[in-house]
Amino acid sequence: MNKMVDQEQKIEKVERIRHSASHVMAEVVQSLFPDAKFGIGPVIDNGFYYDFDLPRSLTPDDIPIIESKMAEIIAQNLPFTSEEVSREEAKGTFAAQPYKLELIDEIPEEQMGIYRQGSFIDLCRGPHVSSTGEIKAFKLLSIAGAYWRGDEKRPMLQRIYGAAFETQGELEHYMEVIAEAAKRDHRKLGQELDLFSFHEEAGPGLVHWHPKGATVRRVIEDFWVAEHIKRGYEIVNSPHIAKIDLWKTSGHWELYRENLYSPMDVDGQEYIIKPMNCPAHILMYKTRLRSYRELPIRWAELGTVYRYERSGVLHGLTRVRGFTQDDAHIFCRPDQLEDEVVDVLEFAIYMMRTFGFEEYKIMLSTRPEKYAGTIEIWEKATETLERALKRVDLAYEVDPGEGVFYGPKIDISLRDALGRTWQGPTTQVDFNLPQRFDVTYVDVDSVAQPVVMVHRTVLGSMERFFGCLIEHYAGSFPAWLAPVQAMIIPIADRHMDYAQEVAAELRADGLRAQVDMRAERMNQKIRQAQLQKIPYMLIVGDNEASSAEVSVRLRSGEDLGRQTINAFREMAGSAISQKTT
RNA sequence: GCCCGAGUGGCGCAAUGGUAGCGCAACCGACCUGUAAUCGGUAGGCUAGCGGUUCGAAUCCGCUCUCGGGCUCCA
Repeated sequence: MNKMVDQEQKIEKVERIRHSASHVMAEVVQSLFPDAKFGIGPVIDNGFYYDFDLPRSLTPDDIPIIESKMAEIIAQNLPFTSEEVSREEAKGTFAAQPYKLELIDEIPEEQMGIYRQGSFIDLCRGPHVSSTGEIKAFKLLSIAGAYWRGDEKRPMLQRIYGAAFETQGELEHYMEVIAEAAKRDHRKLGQELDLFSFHEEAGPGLVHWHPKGATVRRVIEDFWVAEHIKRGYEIVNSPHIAKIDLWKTSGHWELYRENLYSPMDVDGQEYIIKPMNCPAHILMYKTRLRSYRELPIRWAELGTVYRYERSGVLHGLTRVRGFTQDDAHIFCRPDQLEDEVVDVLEFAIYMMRTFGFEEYKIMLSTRPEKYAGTIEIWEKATETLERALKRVDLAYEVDPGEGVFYGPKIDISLRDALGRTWQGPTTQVDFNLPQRFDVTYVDVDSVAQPVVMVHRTVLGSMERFFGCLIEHYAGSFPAWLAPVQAMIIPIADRHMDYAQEVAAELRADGLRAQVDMRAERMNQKIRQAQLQKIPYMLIVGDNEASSAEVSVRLRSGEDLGRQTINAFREMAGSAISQKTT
């Protein structure tokens, strides 16, 4: 209990420090640029930022200059003082600050807070530390453009990001986490481990899966298919292009236009590349009448879709223009919805646990301003989702108004090994498409009823999930996923034949085994296998060749010593089938 | 899309107006080695693309492409 109170006070303290650091930074910027216009300077995770409108662009060279001037102010230990002023007084004080004036106009109360330190005055509700000397550990990280109030129609300001903590040790720890994150960056590991590439010649945001990346993907996909079949799904496939009219019926042409690629002409008809798989599944559903007895129908597809994304938003595997959704559509009756959602949530969590994610954050997004269907139907579905969440006993938060126009949704984000969050599985109820396509089932009384449709993924997309997995495991995939599971390392050329025999035997067992045939020393081969993060290194020399054994080294550096090929097959086989290490 | 920054052999980097270098990888040869880099040699770049300034451009300027940090948006 006391610990919790301490924790809360600590959070408050560190937030004061961060907020104060942003004011000190603003003071420096003001001294450097007397004409600077100030935006906002809030506290964020691990630090702070401040937005400025400046006469010239900041460059990375400005960072150390601003940093050292901040240190001077901190050394002077200037007090932070606050006062309450009226709206009119505030307007007078900030007469030359258009962004502040805009903020003042939006404050509902007539009295507002002003904080000063040194020569800097800011509109601010506080709180701050009592004097600048309390800012013990900070570092400026980067500069970036940011629209005023996040609105791209408004001016672009210059933002400086900084980190700040209570102690130097915490700051250093944070900088280490950043460095560790850089080491795990899936874009870097993707190149080093020969997993995938992008090409200027092919176009941005288009992933090329190399053999090793494709192997990991195939293992995931095989597992995915098997798990779906276990849970009563059927696997389907649908084409990559369709006539534009299909997308007009679905509403995508009207409502999702900015993400669609231009139509192409095929025999005088316009076609577009699919941005989603749902219309295809609906067409298949509608090939005959469906009885209430055959619902729910669960159709899953690893469906590759293409969506136009603005050039500036592309990012490695996590934001691309062509990707494969691990999609499924559940067609069910209203009374089945809750059970179906429960099953989907349990399925999604099972998948996440299998891949080593133990922590998640679950968001329930409710009706946005623009929506299809009626308020009653939305409320009913939202309640159903909440009941399902309670049944699976998962903590969740409500994100009001963040649902898609066609229905409420549950998003699961994952916390990786470094504590960062990734968007993962999603479950969305859809009222729109069944209506637009007239998707029905024949009920007990032989009357056609609208079907309830659920879109869901349990991984998200193959690309994004793979990127997340790479960083989560830092490229050291557990044996069941590793593209090369065992590297056989002959000590001298005369051991090549035996190495090949071992490899053949392991491959016959389904193991992904290779021999390092290069004319290199054993140490070099071990180093390479180590850098490639291969789970098992099997060293073979005279001793092993004469006794049908292998010497097993793990990538942890641990030397397990000699064992028979059969003993190794058993050990590796069990680690792989249990999906451990 | 917008703001800022960057783009040099497969990869990592050097050369800031004066004939483009280094390491790793690759290739060839030698070595035959017991748990994270053996030695020697060879080859490879019209410096992302196009245009301009200059006697002379990797270097300065403009446009385009791609990448990175953000904003906005999303699987």
